[in-house]
Amino acid sequence: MTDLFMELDRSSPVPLYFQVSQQIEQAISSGRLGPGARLDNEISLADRFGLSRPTMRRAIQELVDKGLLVRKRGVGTQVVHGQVSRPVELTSLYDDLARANQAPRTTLLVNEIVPASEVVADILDVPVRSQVLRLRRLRFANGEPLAIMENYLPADLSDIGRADLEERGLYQLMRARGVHIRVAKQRIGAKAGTTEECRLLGERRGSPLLTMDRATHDDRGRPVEWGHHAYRASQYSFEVTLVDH
Amino acid sequence: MTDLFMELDRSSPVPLYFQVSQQIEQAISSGRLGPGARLDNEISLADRFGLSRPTMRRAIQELVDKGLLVRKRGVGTQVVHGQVSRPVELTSLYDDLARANQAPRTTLLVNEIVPASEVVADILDVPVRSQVLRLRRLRFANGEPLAIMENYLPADLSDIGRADLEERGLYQLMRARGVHIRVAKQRIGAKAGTTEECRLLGERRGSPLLTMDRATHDDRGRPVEWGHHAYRASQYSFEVTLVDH
DNA sequence: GAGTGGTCTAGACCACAGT
DNA sequence: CTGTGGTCTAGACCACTCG
Repeated sequence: MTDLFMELDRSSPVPLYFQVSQQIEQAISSGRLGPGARLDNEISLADRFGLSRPTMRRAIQELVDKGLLVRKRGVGTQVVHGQVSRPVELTSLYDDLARANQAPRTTLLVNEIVPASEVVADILDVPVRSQVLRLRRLRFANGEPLAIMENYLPADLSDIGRADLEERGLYQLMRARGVHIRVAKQRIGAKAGTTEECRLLGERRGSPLLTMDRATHDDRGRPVEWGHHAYRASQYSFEVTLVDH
Repeated sequence: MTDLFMELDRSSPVPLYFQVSQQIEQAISSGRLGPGARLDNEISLADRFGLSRPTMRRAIQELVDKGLLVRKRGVGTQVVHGQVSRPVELTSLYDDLARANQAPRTTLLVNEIVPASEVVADILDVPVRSQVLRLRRLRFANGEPLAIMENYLPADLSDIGRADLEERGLYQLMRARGVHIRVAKQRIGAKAGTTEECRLLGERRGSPLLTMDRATHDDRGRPVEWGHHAYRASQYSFEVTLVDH
């Protein structure tokens, strides 16, 4: 363990534990802390950063939850072997693509107010047959079709239907309307594409599609979106990191 | 908020924060705390349980990470709307099926020591062409074929090949050999099944399969398993809950 | 026995939401 | 303004691993 610590900015609004975890993460991805490398114990690390032990612990725990570090009582904290994997976060497909310079583009197929079916009403926690916004979009990346996305939103967010849905992601537009997205529950599966789906996606009839059903909730626990997405299996997959606590 | 608290067992080895989080989770799944219900603030909850605030916070945080609760500064803690979803944990398919009384059964297709290919050697962090254990199994649930599972294990775990792989899950056998599984990095996708895969799974040729590639690490950060699984899309899907921190 | 992480306490100050 | 969660401190004791 050489000095992997820079100064902390105690006047910054960024929490100290986050500043520390970012510095350690940087040390890992840059190779200064290679696979299997052992970190010093919490006490001495806390001393070196000038922090209390709980704060140092939280910084380390952030990286354990990300799957970058592994800890064992009586042994210590080590960097996990294997390639660094991209973090799994609550981001939108649009933002992911934009960040990866994949030139996302969207075609709006359907944009209408419909009465809620029983299924949609149940998930969005609104009365059956009350009005909800239905969207159906075709998402491109690098000019190639990537996914068909069907979404339902409660009535008070239906003005999103008048926004520039072809130029921005759904999450981004919701955030701009003061919706603070907190929890997304997803079910990932697969199916054979229908004739229409495959036509839209430029796949052969019956090609396998990766599907994702998602219910999204805001910081009040209120359902704010339900979606059914179908991705070209040849172009897309999901990454998930699981940690045993 | 009525009294949803029972006594805590301070002599138990079960951590207090876990006892509390389980009681709250029970109150939610039983309906005593319905969707949208507000919890008392941390201080009074801590008082009622006779705990310090950090311990109470940790109990609540457990459920926030599970997607059951939602918190907002200046507002409070509320139960998320929507149906209670099964927790996503680092468990094996075999254990999941057994717990759901799905009568898991396994047929061993391949059980051999092979030289590691470059890909396998890289993931398992062993020399290329060194010996690794290769397994290929067909997993049934309720008598129906469910998944084809191909796995590679480093040489020092190759005695698992002599274990009762048809009667127990791989994770269970690894644990029995003192392997403490900690981190699993998965990539979930879809593909059309090959002729052989579909034959084994009892699907029509070219049926869509849900695929999962997984690298597993133990509590020292060492790679202990790499697997490529293919599930019948008509029978299986993954659940994932994402939380914005 | 020495060293590690896991748990827990009793305070403190702050940022933000809603009135 | 009041109430909430978010952060941070400086200790303490325990359980576990390993030599």
